[in-house]
Amino acid sequence: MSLSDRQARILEFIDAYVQEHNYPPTIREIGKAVGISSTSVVKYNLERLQEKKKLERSKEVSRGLRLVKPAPGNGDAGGAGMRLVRVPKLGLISAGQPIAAAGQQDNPYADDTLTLTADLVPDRANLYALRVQGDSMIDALVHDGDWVIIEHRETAERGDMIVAWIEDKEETTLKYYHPEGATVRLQPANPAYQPIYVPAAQLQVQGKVLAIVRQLA
Amino acid sequence: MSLSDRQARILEFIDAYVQEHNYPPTIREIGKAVGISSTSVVKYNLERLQEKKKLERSKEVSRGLRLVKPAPGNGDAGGAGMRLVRVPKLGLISAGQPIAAAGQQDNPYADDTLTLTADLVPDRANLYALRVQGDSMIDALVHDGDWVIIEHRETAERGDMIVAWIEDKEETTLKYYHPEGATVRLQPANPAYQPIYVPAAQLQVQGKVLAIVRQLA
DNA sequence: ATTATACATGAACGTTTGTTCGTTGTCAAG
DNA sequence: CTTGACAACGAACAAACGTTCATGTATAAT
Repeated sequence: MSLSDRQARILEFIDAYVQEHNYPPTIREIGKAVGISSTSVVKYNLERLQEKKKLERSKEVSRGLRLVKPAPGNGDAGGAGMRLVRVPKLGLISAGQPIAAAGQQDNPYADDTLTLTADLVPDRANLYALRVQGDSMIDALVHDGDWVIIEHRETAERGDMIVAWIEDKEETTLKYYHPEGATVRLQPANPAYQPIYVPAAQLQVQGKVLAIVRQLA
Repeated sequence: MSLSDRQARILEFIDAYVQEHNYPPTIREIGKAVGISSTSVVKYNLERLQEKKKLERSKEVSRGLRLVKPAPGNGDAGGAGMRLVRVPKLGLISAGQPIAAAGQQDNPYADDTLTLTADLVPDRANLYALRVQGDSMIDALVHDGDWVIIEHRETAERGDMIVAWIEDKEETTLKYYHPEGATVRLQPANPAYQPIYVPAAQLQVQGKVLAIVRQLA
């Protein structure tokens, strides 16, 4: 009376498919996914699954099926209650220009957002994400294309990694913030690089770096 | 630029229909509900709605349409349906030792997992996360404490960033994979570093790096 | 008047997709 | 050795469903 291996896989597939597309798969799609060559066999198994109250079907309706109780299998499982944080993509960051900061007109990402889990990034206001352009921040161990998650701030605390604008150099940089009297030591994340020293008056804190995300594949 | 009366009703109908059936309506069903006699008019209006980013369609797929999530202000509202991927934390990665790979006994993170959103990492099996220990992988622009998300694999494709075990050196490294005949060129992510060349026989692919996550705060 | 644009119509067409049916192989009961 | 349920196959069919096209309407701009 329990599910055959095939039937379990069918259920799983339907669940995943619906999650991805927002509409159910066809019989043929199910067949291909589960390794059934004949549509009639899929239909046969769907009927068994109906008998077992695992799903419902509308006759002669394409994609007319729904899971009775969406299997919590893999997808968002225990993470059901996981909180999410939506961080707006505000544009690019490269060495030669101040960042747009909070004002966000004309950014190339419209109102696109990066969604992250709350255990990665705190759910505060004033968060935004910038995409790193070029290799100019390699001393911060940041790669071209990385996303930098920033909390907008005008001040920083010792040891924070900050987005700094150095006025006389006209340069944006990511460094660890170490105030030392009237000057500030900016320490690269990469220990192979030397720190730089900037008069506090020349340094403008634009934000605090909360996280960096690199997507390879 | 705003919605015509008809388009608003179409949207409403689709929403209600999905609510009731768990799958989207056909063009003809929409037509009948909104009082449009011709399927092509429905198609026309659906195209307008797509331009206005109100819904998405899969071409030539019956019922292949979904409403674009209504903007969720701030909370997580619309993000509610965001799929999550749970990646098990399998241990540490440092230069001097092969990684535990798929077998995960004795790892210090019990069955702790890293939860990421599905748009960051594909929801495949064989994923795991390793915490980088030490600065030995700085040439990969990876920092001490970073999380590396890996798909377990024994083979790689040209250009993948891989987790490589070099047998004679007894060393684990993260590099871009470039096979060149009988040797393999391993290219660091940091262009300031030189590639290394390893006989293919000495190289063992342990996995493919999918993403890197660095949490600062 | 003329042209352009947005919207609407309905028939025709072609693909997608569910259903039916004749067969086959397996396995346990009679 | 049958018998019959269960599961599966693949071809053929028909209904469901999206797309295309030729043709009309309005309304506003030229």
